[in-house]
Amino acid sequence: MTTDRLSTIFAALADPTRRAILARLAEGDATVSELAEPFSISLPAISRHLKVLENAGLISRSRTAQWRSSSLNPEPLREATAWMERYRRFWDVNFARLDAHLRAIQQAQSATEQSPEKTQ
Amino acid sequence: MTTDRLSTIFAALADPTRRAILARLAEGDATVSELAEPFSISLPAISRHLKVLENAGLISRSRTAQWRSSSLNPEPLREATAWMERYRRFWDVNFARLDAHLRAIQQAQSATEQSPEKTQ
DNA sequence: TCGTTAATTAACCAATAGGTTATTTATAGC
DNA sequence: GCTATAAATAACCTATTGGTTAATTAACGA
Repeated sequence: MTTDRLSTIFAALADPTRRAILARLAEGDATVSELAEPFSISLPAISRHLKVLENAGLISRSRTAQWRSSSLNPEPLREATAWMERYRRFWDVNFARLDAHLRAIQQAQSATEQSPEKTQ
Repeated sequence: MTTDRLSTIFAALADPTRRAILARLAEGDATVSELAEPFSISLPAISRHLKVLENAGLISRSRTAQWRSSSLNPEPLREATAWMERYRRFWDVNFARLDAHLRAIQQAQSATEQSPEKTQ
């Protein structure tokens, strides 16, 4: 896997166990054992899943006594969503209609102005 | 990688080359060579990236003569976005406000009705 | 300080991913 | 039928992933 941020985020999401962990954390912080409880895999495996999520910025962790608490960090999800939004016009009818409207406006502008902004 | 659909989609998106290919296809269909042009990797490598995208349902392909044309298939992106939407309230202030409002309404309902629907 | 609990790290393994070059398949054009 | 072009497949290599068990670290509690 390459090292760019978005790839790291999507890769972290590409595992059902990790998505389940995020779903659990959406209901509140939890310790490693609490997070491991629903799964039939070993604790070290969970520990590494958490490291992947932390590495992607999707969770942050704190320690109190011998417990490590994880909490959800939504920022990367916002980023990933932002990337996908660029494609919304392809599936969202309402967005497509708005998009067509905006395009029409922009085209009307390019007829009168020079070098319109390039959108990425 | 596990075989579930969402994991396959996210895994397909977890590569910058494949995301660039999708971005290119958003501007219109293209052949394999056309898609390969901006990259410094071999054609077989591109061919396999396309197979990953096709397998995730993100593109569909057709053949005319010796050319294989790929076209963007937005449905999986809609699915992935739908999954992320569940977390929108964690980063989107406006959504959080709406969410709080809906919760308040639902709570008011549960006070008068029996066994309210469980939302997932 | 000793035993218990929580979690991580180490060492290992099999499967997958992502790249390469060489070869094969399919079609077009003459 | 031969040659050129487009693309896929085969065979191979290395690094990464996701799992395991065993060992280590850290903190508590009596």
